Amino acid sequence: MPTRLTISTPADYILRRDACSYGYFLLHPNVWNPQCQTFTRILCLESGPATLVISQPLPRGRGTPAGAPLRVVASRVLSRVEQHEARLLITRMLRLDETAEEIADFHRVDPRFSASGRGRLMRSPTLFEDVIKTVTSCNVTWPSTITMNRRICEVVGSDGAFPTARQLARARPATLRARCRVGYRDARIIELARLFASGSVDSHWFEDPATPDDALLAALLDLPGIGPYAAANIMQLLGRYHRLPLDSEALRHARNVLNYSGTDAQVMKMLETHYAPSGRHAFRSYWFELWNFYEGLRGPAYTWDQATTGASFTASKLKHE
DNA sequence: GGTAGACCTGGACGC
DNA sequence: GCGTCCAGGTCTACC
Repeated sequence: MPTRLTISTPADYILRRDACSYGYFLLHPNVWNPQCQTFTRILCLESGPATLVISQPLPRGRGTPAGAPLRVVASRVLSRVEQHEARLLITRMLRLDETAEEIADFHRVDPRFSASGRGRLMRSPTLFEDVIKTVTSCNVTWPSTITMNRRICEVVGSDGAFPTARQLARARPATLRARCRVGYRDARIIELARLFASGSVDSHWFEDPATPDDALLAALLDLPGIGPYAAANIMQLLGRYHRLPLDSEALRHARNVLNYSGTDAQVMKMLETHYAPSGRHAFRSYWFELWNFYEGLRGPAYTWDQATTGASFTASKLKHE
């Protein structure tokens, strides 16, 4: 009998809204099923990979699932240790550790999102996966990021899971380049994996809220393949939302939606000024403004089909929509 | 400190 | 079907 788990959520938590809140929900090995409203994810646990299907059944007599517990059905029996592992990984991935009060604080700063309740951003079960996903999203169009992550899971991971740092550290650059289509990122990805696998990168230090922002930023910029944009993006994935990862998509948003004009440097300064009132929530304000734009074009993210709608976010298309 | 060019892939486009 | 151009962030060399 496969293991079933129940995981409690913050009082405002809605799976379909809060899981489908950041582009990584469309990247392998994450699978959102718009028909069933379930989130499927293969996790590497103590004795091997297991597929977990996560849902949030609507409680009897209630019109909203907000705060209802998550139901998790595993593809096999999980040991006690594995159940604990799965809970920790799911909690990180779905940001169940962010309280309703923290989200309410964001809404006080930026009331535009209080009606929708937006505030949480989905991320990966581990910092390592977040870092690799960020590297595969740099200097490349979104469909290529999708391809890289799918192939990394298929070629290097066990049974389609995202590879562990140890697995990726053992991969050959030529394999990553030829079979995973990561291009020149091959050596950087393997070097990152080696740093995580050897313990040179201490995930606990990066995840620790007590670690100063400046030290965190400097440490991220020291990593191979991590520049200013990637470092700022990883910081928001670590829950530090005051810094904006400004890329070409941010510039497109500024020019097309906010009607800003000027050089790239000028427009970036205008964006910083625009979101400055949100202070430590600046990234949330930026991101959900952008996400609203996407949902205005494609409908609610929880209705997106991964292979079609989810792959349609290219700059050239968005520019003309 | 600022800037130019290389890095690699995939899609768009013209022929 | 083929060749060319372009988008995308990081890194290095150079001024």
